[in-house]
Formats: sequence, C-alpha cells, structure tokens
Amino acid sequence: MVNGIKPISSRSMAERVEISLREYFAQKSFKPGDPLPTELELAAALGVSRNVVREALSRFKMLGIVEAKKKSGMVISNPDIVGTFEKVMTPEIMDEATLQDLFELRLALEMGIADLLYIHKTEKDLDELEEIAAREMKEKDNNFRISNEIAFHSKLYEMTGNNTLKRFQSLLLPIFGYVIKLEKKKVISGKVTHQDLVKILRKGTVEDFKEGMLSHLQPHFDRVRSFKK
Amino acid sequence: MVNGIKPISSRSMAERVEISLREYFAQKSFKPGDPLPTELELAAALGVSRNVVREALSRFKMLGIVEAKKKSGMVISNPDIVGTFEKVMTPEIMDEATLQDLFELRLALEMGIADLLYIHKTEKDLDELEEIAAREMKEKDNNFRISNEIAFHSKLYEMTGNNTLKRFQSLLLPIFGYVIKLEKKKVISGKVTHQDLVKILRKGTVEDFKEGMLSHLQPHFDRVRSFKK
DNA sequence: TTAGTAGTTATGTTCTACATAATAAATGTA
DNA sequence: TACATTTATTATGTAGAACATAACTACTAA
Repeated sequence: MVNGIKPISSRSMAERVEISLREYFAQKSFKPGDPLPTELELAAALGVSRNVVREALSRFKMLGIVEAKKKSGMVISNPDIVGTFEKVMTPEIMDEATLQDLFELRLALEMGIADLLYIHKTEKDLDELEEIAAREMKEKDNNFRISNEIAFHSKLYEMTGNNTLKRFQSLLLPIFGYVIKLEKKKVISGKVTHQDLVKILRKGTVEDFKEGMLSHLQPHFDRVRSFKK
Repeated sequence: MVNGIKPISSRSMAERVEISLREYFAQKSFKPGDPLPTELELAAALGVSRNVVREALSRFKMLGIVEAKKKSGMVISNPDIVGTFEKVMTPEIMDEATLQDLFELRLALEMGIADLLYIHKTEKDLDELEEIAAREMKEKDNNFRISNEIAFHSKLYEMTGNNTLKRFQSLLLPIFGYVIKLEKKKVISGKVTHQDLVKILRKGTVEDFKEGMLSHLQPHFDRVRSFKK
C-alpha cells in the first residue's frame, strides 16, 4: 500500500468552481443586489476557462442565487427555497427509503401545524374548510374524493398563513400518493373524518384537535409502526 | 398597442433546455441507471450548441439527477434531496419572510415528531438524551449551552430513526439562530426544561410529551403569535 | 490462453468568434 | 443650455472547433 497516496480530486472543474464560488460568496458576505465580478475576471482568478465558470454559474442561476443581466453583469439574489425543492422532488427516481422518510416527515408536519392553526384560524377559513368537507360526502367518484382529500389538507396549511409551509406541503403531496401506490394499498381513512376535524377546530381545544388529527391519520401511523426496524 | 405582441421567452437557452430535458426525462419515465443520449445527440435534437446543453446538464449534475462517466456517457441517478436543500439554505441572502416561515416550519416539526418518537424510542436513546440534558446544567458558558441545546433537539430527531428528517432539521438550525439574531433577543427557555422532557419521554404518555414540548417552546410560539398579521 | 497494445468513443476543458442587450458617451440640433 | 439621436462600449449569451482524458473494445503477439 502506497503511503503518500493521492486522493485526487475526481471532481470536475465546474464542481470545484461551484465550491470555490460558494466559499467566495460567504467570505465576502454578499447580500442580494451585490454585484459579482465578470465571468472573465472569475475565470482568470480561478485559473479556468470561461466555459467552466459559466457551467458553475449556471447552477447558481438555477438556484436563484445569481441573476445575470447583459452589460450590467451579475448580482446576488435571494433564492426560492421551495422552488428549488421542487426541482429535485421527483418521486419516480427517488429511492424508496427517502420516500418513506418524506412520508413520515409529512405526517409529522400534519400533526405539528395544530398550534399554528389555532393561532391563525379565522371564521372565514373555517367556513371554507367546512364546505370542502361537506362536498366530499356527496361524491362517490374515487378520483374526486382524492382531490378533495388533498383540498382539505391543503386548506389546513393555507390557514397557517405560512406560504412556505403551504408550498412545501403541496410538494410532498405526490410522495403521499406514490408511497400508497408502492404499497398497493387502498387509502384507509381513520375514525375521525374531515367533518369531525372542522367541528373540533371550531369549538374544541388545540389538544382536542391534536387527538383528532392523530385518529384521522392513525392508519398511516400504524403503517409506520409496522415498518419499524 | 400591437395586438400580436410576442411575450418572447426571455429565458436563456440553458434554462429552456433544462425545462425540455425535465419534460423528456418524465415522458420517457427514466429510472436511475437508465442511459441518456450523448451531449451531441441532445444538442442536435434540441437545435442548440453543445455548450448550452452542457450548462443545462451541469444543473442536473448538481442536483444529482444526472451522473456522467467518460466514454460510458450519462445516466439518470437518484438525487440527494437534503443535499440540494443545503445548497440553497443560505440565511444570509434569504428574505426575512421566508426565514420566519422556516422558523415556524421548524416549530411545527418539533411539535410533530412526538408520535414518531414514541414509536421508535429505545432505552439506550433515552439514556443518551438524559446525559445531554444533564451536561447542560453543569455548564455556565453560553456558547456551550447553545451547542448543548442543539445537541438535545438533534438527538430527538435522531431518535425518530428518520435520517432525512434528521438531516433536514440540522439544516434548519442556522435559521433558528439567525431569526433570534434578527430579533436581537436573548434565547428564552420555556418552563419545561430538557430534563423534564426526558422524564416525560421515559414515563409519560405521548400526550404528556406534546404538552411538555409546547411549554418548552412556548416563548417561540408567543413570538409567532405577536407577529400575527 | 492471455498479456499487452492500439483504436474508439463520450465527457471534460479550452479557445475563439460573434450576437445581443443595456448602458454610457458623444454628437448634433433647436 | 437643454434635449434628442446616434454611436461606442461592455458583459452576458450562443456557437463551433479543437484537443485532452478516461474507459471500454478488439485486435495482436508471445
């Protein structure tokens, strides 16, 4: 076994430039709006071709961290967190372990928003939520029921007044569907219905609601428990 | 005003190619390991230069959706969700509204993991958790206390057995610190201490724990309530 | 049979050239 | 002087060619 073995940076130039730039941004403590050096300056400073720099910059542009305008050059800008999440959230190519993890994450969120809900809920919200729950009972068509199920839980997130949370949840929705499909199981509802939840949300305490939501999601928690290693 | 006014795709070629490729991947329902056409083939098919294609592909490489090997070509691979998240999670350049939203998201998660905890907790975990909580009492140094605070909550996430959740939480940690700093407020602890939480986790019910955690986080929830629009 | 060699291929990197849009400078006219 | 128009200037966007490099294939020779 050789001692002075070289680890060798198997990383591509673009990847290394990405890392260097990230460090550079942090070290200079750039804020949105701050101008960046030109591509040629960066290329010269890093000792690589302009092409490689552009490949790295392209990544930052995708994340929304860098914006470029002709002539004026490039500036730092604030990234769209959820938008980026959307770009990697592709259930089809994600490994099953991560899908399960995200499914649990969604369950945790669903349970965890209770307190936020009680802080932000309004009468108007409750009326709308009630209407969604009522619509659901009238329909027999399965596809419609699923989309209504989604509408109900989405409305809950909307009621938290937290837009990031809302968008984040809507990205987790496909995961939900995908895990269910993987299991080849039918969606089983808990004992507590959506209409029950609305009733609690209107007149019950936050503890009541937490209990209710747990019952509502019980089948899913049972599934998680059955997978326990 | 001209009628047939063209909105014009102000998007760059690289951006449009990114979109096209994403559609292409989905339409062909690619799975990890599936080979992609060569860069030149893609360039020809899309009618753009190889350069532009590479800029778009560079983005997918960053996300971990595409991997490239010399000679063998490129293949689809499963992306690292949390790793990608890490790349955009830069509190310094994020807008304040999103920071607040993420702070709340973290609160929701903290409350929401209770049920998962009770499913997965073990004696060994509880012992370790207890030790962390005990260490904390002996120390006066503020920096040390903060890192211990972090250690405690991190351990909780670890106990859920959900690695994605754990990694996700550790990414939200800087947000926590950043929001506190923005407020120029001191970290106020709730009435229920970490040691109390361990005690509950060991002998109490999941409902007890939820109550306890809420009390523990109460100052933060109060802050959220005070910001209510 | 097998070790070694040459050839092939797709990505990685560099360089040059030019298009394009936004800005600044210069110019000319009332 | 003030203002409108035109003319550079500059940095990003796109294209194309060339060569390096690693990995795989197939052939060759001992």
